Amino acid sequence: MLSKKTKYGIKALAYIARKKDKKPVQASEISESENISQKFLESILLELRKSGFLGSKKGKGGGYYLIKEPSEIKMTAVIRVLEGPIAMVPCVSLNYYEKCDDCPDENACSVHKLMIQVRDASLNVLGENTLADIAFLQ
Amino acid sequence: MLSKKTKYGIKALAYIARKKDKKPVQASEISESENISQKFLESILLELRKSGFLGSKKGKGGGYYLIKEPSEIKMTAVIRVLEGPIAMVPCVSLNYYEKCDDCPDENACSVHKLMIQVRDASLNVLGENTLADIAFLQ
DNA sequence: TTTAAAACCTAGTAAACCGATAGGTTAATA
DNA sequence: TATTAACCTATCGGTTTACTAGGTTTTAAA
Repeated sequence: MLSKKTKYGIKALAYIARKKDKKPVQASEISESENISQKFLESILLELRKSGFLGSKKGKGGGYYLIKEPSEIKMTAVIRVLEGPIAMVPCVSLNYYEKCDDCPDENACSVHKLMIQVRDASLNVLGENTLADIAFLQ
Repeated sequence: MLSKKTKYGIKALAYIARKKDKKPVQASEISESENISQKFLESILLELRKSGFLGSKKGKGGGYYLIKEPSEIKMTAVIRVLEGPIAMVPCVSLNYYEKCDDCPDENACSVHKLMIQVRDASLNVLGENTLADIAFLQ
């Protein structure tokens, strides 16, 4: 299950991407428009800034803006930062690999092989979709 | 992320499927062989019995056995029973649908559309794989 | 007929995680 | 100088997870 944090983060990015002018967008505006608790959203936007997706400007007229073009932002990258691994099991994760303590041999594990397939299928979808694709839908 | 419960459940089913003879398999045997806490495993096997995947026999020489052929058991069914929804967001779940309280219009939601694609990709993999496919791997 | 084995049942629990909320501080603009 | 908006730290109630404890019931073998 996707956490609300990730869901809100994606929605916020899409909202910012949809703005034509390059002026910074305030957290309060996104919060109202997307029905997200402002304080919670603030912490998410901060995280997106620290991980290099957003830039920010303080003070009056400040806000957040995209650093890269929406078409340059893959959804895999966004989800990995906000949610963590895309894989359903740490032992098949490319970026957050962890060994299972119950499995002596991964290659002999029935779950392992299945979850690799699921991972690749998800990775395929999320890697093909950019922020531009999902922000300007239809 | 897949819960340990689901992971253990799948491993247990695969273990039972691999047994050639139709004799019941004890929880203790699976527990030892697959390095799963026995008491925890017991509760999982019980759930799998109640949901129609396994049958059981009490007393000496008892244990659990598959009710259907491994090739008849789709992994979608197993995961839905043990884990719940396969979708990453309730609003795109086929079997566990729930409306998001922040979304006035699902069709206008950027997350929604993306997650439908992810769901379908996962569903495809998990629907094509049966217990037979994963139990007798390679 | 006793004994052991194994499923079955109920309850509880420590730790982690989630989705916030509170209450500020800092920096920039008008 | 006042206001605005990002930034920071801390906390917190609720839920879920992964077990564990301690039994009861049923069955087969001795």
